Amino acid sequence: MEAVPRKTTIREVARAASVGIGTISRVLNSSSQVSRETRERVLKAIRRLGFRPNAQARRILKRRAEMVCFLLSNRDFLHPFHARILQGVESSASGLKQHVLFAALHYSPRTPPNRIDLPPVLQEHGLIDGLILAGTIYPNLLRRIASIHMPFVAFTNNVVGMGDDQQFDQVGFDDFNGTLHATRYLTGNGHRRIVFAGDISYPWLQRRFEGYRQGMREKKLKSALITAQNPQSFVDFGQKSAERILSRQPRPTAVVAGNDEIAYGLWRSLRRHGIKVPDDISLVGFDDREEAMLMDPPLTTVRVHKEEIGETCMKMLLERLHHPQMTFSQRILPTEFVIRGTVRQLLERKNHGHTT
Amino acid sequence: MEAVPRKTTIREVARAASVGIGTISRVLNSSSQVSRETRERVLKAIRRLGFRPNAQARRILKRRAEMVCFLLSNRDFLHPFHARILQGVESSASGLKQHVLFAALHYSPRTPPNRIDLPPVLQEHGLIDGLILAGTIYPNLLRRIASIHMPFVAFTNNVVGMGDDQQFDQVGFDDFNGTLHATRYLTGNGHRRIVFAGDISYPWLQRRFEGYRQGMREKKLKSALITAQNPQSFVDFGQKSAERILSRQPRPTAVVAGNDEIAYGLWRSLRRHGIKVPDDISLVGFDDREEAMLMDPPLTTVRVHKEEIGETCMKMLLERLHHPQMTFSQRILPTEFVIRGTVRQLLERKNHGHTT
DNA sequence: CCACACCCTGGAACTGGTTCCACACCCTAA
DNA sequence: TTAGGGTGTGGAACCAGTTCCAGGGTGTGG
Repeated sequence: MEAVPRKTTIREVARAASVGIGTISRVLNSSSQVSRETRERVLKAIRRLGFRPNAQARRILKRRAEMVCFLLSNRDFLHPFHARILQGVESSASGLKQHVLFAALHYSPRTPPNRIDLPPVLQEHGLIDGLILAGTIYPNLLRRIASIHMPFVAFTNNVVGMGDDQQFDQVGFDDFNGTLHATRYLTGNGHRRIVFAGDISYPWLQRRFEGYRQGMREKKLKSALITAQNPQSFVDFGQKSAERILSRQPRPTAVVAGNDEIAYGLWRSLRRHGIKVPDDISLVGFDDREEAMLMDPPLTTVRVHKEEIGETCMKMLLERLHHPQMTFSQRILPTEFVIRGTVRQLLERKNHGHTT
Repeated sequence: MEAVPRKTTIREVARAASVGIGTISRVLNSSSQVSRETRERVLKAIRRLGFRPNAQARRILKRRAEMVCFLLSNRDFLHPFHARILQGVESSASGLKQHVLFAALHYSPRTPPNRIDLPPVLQEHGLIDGLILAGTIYPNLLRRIASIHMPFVAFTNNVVGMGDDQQFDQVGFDDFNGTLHATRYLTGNGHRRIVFAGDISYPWLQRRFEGYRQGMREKKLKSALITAQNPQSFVDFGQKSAERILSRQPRPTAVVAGNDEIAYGLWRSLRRHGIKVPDDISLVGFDDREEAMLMDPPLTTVRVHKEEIGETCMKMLLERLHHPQMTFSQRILPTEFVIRGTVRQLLERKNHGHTT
C-alpha cells in the first residue's frame, strides 16, 4: 500500500499563525475564549494552508464517532420500502451532524446469538455510536446486539417472534388502524361482503388482519381470510388468491389486500379473468409503494410515511445516546388513507370524511 | 452530553496477559512474529476483558479510514436503480474490508463549484478515503470534488454536459449497444417500421437513440424519433407519445422505448386505446427495473447489471487509493438483452441467437 | 501600591492504537 | 569460544487532535 501524503496539522497552522496549538483548537471549536483578532489570524492561516481537521483524532478524545450504522437484515436487495427509510435516516442525520454508515447482514433466525457473524463495523469499537436496525429482525439478533452493548433503535414492523416485553427502543407504524380505517371506508361506501387477502403467519399481516376484523365487527359483518398455496412471492400470493375470491358465493364486492404487492397480483389476475376493478370488485392495498400510483386505475391504499420512520429512528437513537439510562420507548406512527381509483361507491356516502 | 464509559485498552490487556503493548498489537494484526503460546495467552485476556480495538486510534496512524462514501446527488428519494448500485457497493466493500458511508447532496448545475455546499463528510479529512459518485453529475460538482483532492469514481451514465476529455475514473454501462442489440432483435424478427420513444436531451437517452439508429441503418431502415410535449415524468412521456405513434401512417409495428418507465407509460396508454402488446405493437424497454417483470405480458427489455456497477465502482476506487498515480480509466459494462413477452415474431426467425 | 479577578494564550499531557528499535535468547557454524 | 543470524518481546515515540493548568497582561477596588 502506497504512502499517503501527509496533511496539514494544527501544529503547522499554529506555527503559521504564530499562536499555540491550544488556540487553534479553540478556534475550530468556536470556543468564545479567543480574541477577535487572534481568531481572524488563525482563520486566515487555516484558509491559506487549506487545513481540514482530522476527524479521527478528534473522535478518539471525544469518545464519540458522530456516526450511526443503518443495518439492513436479510434483504437480498435494498427494498424500495427500506430505501426510503434509509433516505429518512440520512436526511435527519445530516441535520443532526451525524454520519450514516450503511451495512447489510444475512442471518438465520435459528443461529444461536453468539454465532451470528456481525458486520465489521460492529466488531471494532469507536467506529459508530449506535445502530438503526431495519429489515427482518428475529430475537437472536436482538440478543446478539445486546451482547456487545451497542445502543440501538429498531424499526419493528418486521420484528418476528417477540413477546410484548421488548426492552429496546422501537419505531413502527400502525398496521391495525391502517386496515381498520380502510375497512371502515369500504363499509362506509356500502360494501358488505369484504374479504382480507394475506398470509397472516407474518406478524405484520396478522396485525393488519386484526384491524380489518375490527372494522367488520363494528358493522356486525362476517370477516373472511383468503390465503394462497405455496406462493412464490406476494404478487404470486395475490394472483393465486384471486381465484379463491372469485369462487366464493356470493362473490365479495371488495378486497382488503395485506399489502400493495398482493393487491397488484390480485388486480392483474382479476383483469385476466375479465373482472374489472373497481366496477366489479373494489380493492384496497397497504404500504403505498411507488407502483401503486402506476396501476390502472391507481390503487387506493394505506400510505406509510417511510421517510418519517427513518427520521424518527434517527432522533430516538440520538436521544438514547445522550441519555443512556432513559427508559425504553416505543413510537407508533400513524398511517394515512389515500383514496385513488380502486374503490367503487355502492351507495350514497353519508359524509364519511377522509381523516389521516 | 453525558460521559461515555471508558473502554478497555491494549495497555490493560497487556497488563492482564503480562506482555508488552507491542505484542498485543502484533496479535491483533496477526503478524507472524508472535509465539503460539504468547498469542493464546493474549487472546484469552482479550476474551476475558471483552476487549474490542478502537477503530479511530488505528486509523489515525494508518492514515486510512477504510471507509468510502457513496454520494447520491440530486435524487429526491433513493431511486430503485441507485439502491441496487448501493447494494453492489456494500457487498463488494464488505469483502474488501471497507465501510460504506451513505450521503446525499442536492445542488444546481449552475452553482459555481466553490459554492457547492458539500456534505459534512467531505469537510473534515480522514473520515473517508474516497468517494463513489452516483445520481446526476454535472461538471461543477466534479470540479468541486477535485478542489478538495478527494479520490473518486463516478457512475457516469448520468453525467451531463461533459466532453470526452473526462479526467477521472468512471464506470458505466453500454447504452449504445443495448439498444443496438434490441433493434437488431426486432429487425431479426421481421419488424421494419420501428420507432424510438425518448427525450434525447438526456445524454443517456441520446446514446440509446444512436444505438437504435445504428441498428436501423444496418438494415437500411428509416429511423424515427417520437417525443412528447411537457411530460410530467417518464411514464407520462410514454403515455403521451403513444398517441403520436398511433397516428403515424403506416403504423409502426414496434417501439424501442428509451427506458422501462417510458415503455410502461406506452403500454398503459396503448392498452387504453385497445391496442394489444405484442399482438398489435411490439415493445422493448431499457434498464430492467423490477416492474418490468410485473407488466402483463412481462416486458422484453435491456437489463443493466446494477449490482455489478456498484461492485466495479468499489473495486476501481480501491485500486485508485492504492495507486494514486495510475492513469484514469473508464469501464463500460455490457448490458444483457432479456426476452420476455412484448415482442411479436413477424416472420420465421433465422437463427438470431440470444447473446449477452 | 497591592491584591485579586478575569480574559487570553501557550503548551504539556493525554487519547489508544502502530511502528520501530533495542535487546534477550537460542541455535548453528567457524 | 566466539561470531552471526533468526526469532520473539518490551516499550518509547509517534499520530493529530483536545483538555487543562499555569502564567502573563489588564482592569478594578481597597
